[in-house]
Amino acid sequence: MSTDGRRGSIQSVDRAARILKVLGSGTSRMGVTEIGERLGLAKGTAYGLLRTLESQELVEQDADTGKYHLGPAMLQLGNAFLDNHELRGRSLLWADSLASRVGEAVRVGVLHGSSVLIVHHVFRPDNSVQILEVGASIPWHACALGKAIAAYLDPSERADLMDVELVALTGRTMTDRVALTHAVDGVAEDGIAVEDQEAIVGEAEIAAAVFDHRGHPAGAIGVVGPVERLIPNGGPSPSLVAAVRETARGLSRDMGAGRLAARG
Amino acid sequence: MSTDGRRGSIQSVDRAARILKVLGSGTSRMGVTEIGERLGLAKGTAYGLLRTLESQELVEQDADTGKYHLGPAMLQLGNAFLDNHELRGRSLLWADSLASRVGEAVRVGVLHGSSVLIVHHVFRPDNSVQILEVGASIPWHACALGKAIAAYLDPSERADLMDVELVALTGRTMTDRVALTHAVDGVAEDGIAVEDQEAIVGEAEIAAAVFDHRGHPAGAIGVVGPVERLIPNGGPSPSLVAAVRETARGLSRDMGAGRLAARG
DNA sequence: GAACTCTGTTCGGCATAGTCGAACGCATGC
DNA sequence: GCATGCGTTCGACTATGCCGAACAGAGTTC
Repeated sequence: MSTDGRRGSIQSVDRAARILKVLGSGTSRMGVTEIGERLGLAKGTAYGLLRTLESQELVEQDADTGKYHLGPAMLQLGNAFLDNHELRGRSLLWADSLASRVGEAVRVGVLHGSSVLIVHHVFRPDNSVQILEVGASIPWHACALGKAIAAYLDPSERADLMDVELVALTGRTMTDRVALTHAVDGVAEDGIAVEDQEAIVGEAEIAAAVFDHRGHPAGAIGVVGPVERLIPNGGPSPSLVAAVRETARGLSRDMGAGRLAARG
Repeated sequence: MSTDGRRGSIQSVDRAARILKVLGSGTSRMGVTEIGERLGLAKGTAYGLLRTLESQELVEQDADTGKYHLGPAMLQLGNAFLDNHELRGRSLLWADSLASRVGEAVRVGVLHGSSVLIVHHVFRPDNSVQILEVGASIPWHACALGKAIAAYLDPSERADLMDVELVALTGRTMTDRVALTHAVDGVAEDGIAVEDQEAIVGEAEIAAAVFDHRGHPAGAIGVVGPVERLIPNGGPSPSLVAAVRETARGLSRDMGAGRLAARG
């Protein structure tokens, strides 16, 4: 047996999943040969896997070029994930009311690998054009949602997060592990995470963790918008902080969290 | 080899894909036993497949109940599908301009199985609350998008569509195969499909097919909104019809379609 | 236009990798 | 405290999926 995958994983299924992820990461379509090479598979093997995925419409083949890309069933399943997602479902009303209370966009995210996956997004309540971010991934260290979640993880899980490469998205992204650890520790103290132009220049975020009934962080909810409104005088706007904190607390209660949640 | 799946399909991968779809279709989470029964698998087999999918975060297991549901990687892949989707990418600008021209919501969809999968959705340009429909599936016979696409399919593909059970979503849904065939034939003549409260009471849709560079229907684009505005006097509003027709034509040209597209 | 080099695809033989079914530990409910 | 359901583990058998080499095209290049 080869060394990849975890103990007891079914080889062919594991490989099929890897193919899907490779097809999802690469921005354009890929051929059998390229996929095989990238995963260390014989061409014939990769072909068989692709054919199977294609018959399920998880993957589609370009009629002319013969190259492959993700299929429509993938979108349907992604949508089904959202429909069944407990945090998302419970956050719909809370996010709406937070957005209209503060007049800014609201995002809800969960940890996925070393990134935060946006599972809900409410537009800023004005008429500006905004792009929907549901489904997008943001490196955990470059957003307030990520730091809010990281602050309440088990030490081992947190160590895993610290081990990843801390890519810089802007000049202000925190790439120093010591400084980042300090920042996360600070979040654990007052329950609020702040991000100041660490992902996009000119944009800031204020977020707080949401807990499930076991007291574990199920995700986070936060407000995003222009720095000058979120962090007016060098520090986060107190009214926004209060609104985010109250919303996160209410949402946690909805999720079944007791009063044990580690923040005041 | 067992009888399920297509010739040459890899058994375990095929079964894994089926598990994902079962988890996606059922509204709530499911256990190993239930999944095994529904697919005719031994419990141990289903368990192995689930463990593998879990290690890839395609499925998640509830910490307390032990039941399974779709995982976050699914959402990420669904989003990746959208990013790579040619029709969606090219339709973004066209859909925006159509929406602001007619003042109604716009949808873009592709055929997936016997349903239309919404790949893009522009809200009606007013301040009302609207839910995003990207990722949703609508039975092809109950929406204008579906009829628009069906009109230009190969006879065999169209026959497949006609073979499915024509479920009634409202009292006006077309469930009679003869009438539906007539309606689709009519679409092929003037290039415009109309749906009048066949999916949701009070809502109507006007749509036209979009063609790729081979002249095949790649999908459809259409306007949705209240019947009284879309179909004011028993027939579809001429100005809306013109706007939809022009948009679909322009979008088809973007996709590389020649002037051969079968409609005037 | 022929040789060359890429594709994606097919095929058969070998042994590995996956399936099955029975048994386990643990809840929950009578 | 028995009974029944769950998710999980394990080992044996053999069906199953893997590999590598050969195939058929489409573009290139000289």
